[in-house]
Amino acid sequence: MEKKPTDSELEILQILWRKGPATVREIHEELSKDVGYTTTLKIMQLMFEKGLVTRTEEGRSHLYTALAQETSTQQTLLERFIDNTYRGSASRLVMQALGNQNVSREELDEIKKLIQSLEKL
Amino acid sequence: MEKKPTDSELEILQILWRKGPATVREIHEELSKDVGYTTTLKIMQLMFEKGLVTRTEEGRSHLYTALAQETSTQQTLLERFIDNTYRGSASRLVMQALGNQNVSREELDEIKKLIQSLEKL
DNA sequence: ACCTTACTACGAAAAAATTCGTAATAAAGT
DNA sequence: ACTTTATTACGAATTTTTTCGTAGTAAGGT
Repeated sequence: MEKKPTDSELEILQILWRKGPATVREIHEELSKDVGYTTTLKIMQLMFEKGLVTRTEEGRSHLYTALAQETSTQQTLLERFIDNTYRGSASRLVMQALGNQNVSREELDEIKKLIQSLEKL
Repeated sequence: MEKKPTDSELEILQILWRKGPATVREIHEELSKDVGYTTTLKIMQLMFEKGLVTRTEEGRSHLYTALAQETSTQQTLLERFIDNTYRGSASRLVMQALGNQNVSREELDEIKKLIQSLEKL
């Protein structure tokens, strides 16, 4: 796996995953952070150099597209997070996530179904 | 909540949580990382200044104890991680964790029980 | 044609995190 | 008593990440 995206890079990837290809301006406006435009630009340029995104010329500006795929990026970060924070125990993570975060009844049902299908293996 | 521990700090906290109070030397040997002793020392000194750990004199050396508690630290990091990586959706995190990580049958049962108790609320 | 605006590129400063060398010191070994 | 060893403290170098200022340029408005 490529290098882990930094926190700022991840914020930008999130937006690209949600909205699809976007310009620096669009990303910048979407970011809640209070930083200058050129900061966002710079980070996206670095992401391009690292291969996290591609870009195409679109008039005078660039249209950026995520290359890092959402699911596989999440997967990588998740493994790392479980190791770093839960000493490698996925079930402890799950228990804590279910216990303390907001998970709707529908989502709980979905999770139950997943568990049942896993138990059939 | 206090400031998020860095990755290196978290590695050290993990060891303190697992083993209880320990000296710099013990922590250093436990770390898989290949860094000099004074690096570990320095990070632990900074953790002391930040209030992540306390320490008592123990002969010529110091015995360090985690102040940041495991569960609440995990909780804070978890919230952040769900926001950063799963756009705030705990259930997507849980689904992915169950699908791809190793979770034993017993753990799955435990999780099922937790879900049932949550659904009773 | 001229002015304003919106963009990129680039370099460099600032901030945060990690790394390690050196010095001082106290304990332990001989 | 002397030497080796293990420790802390401290400062500084290095690396990584984030920040932004400035300059150049092309498009659009007037």
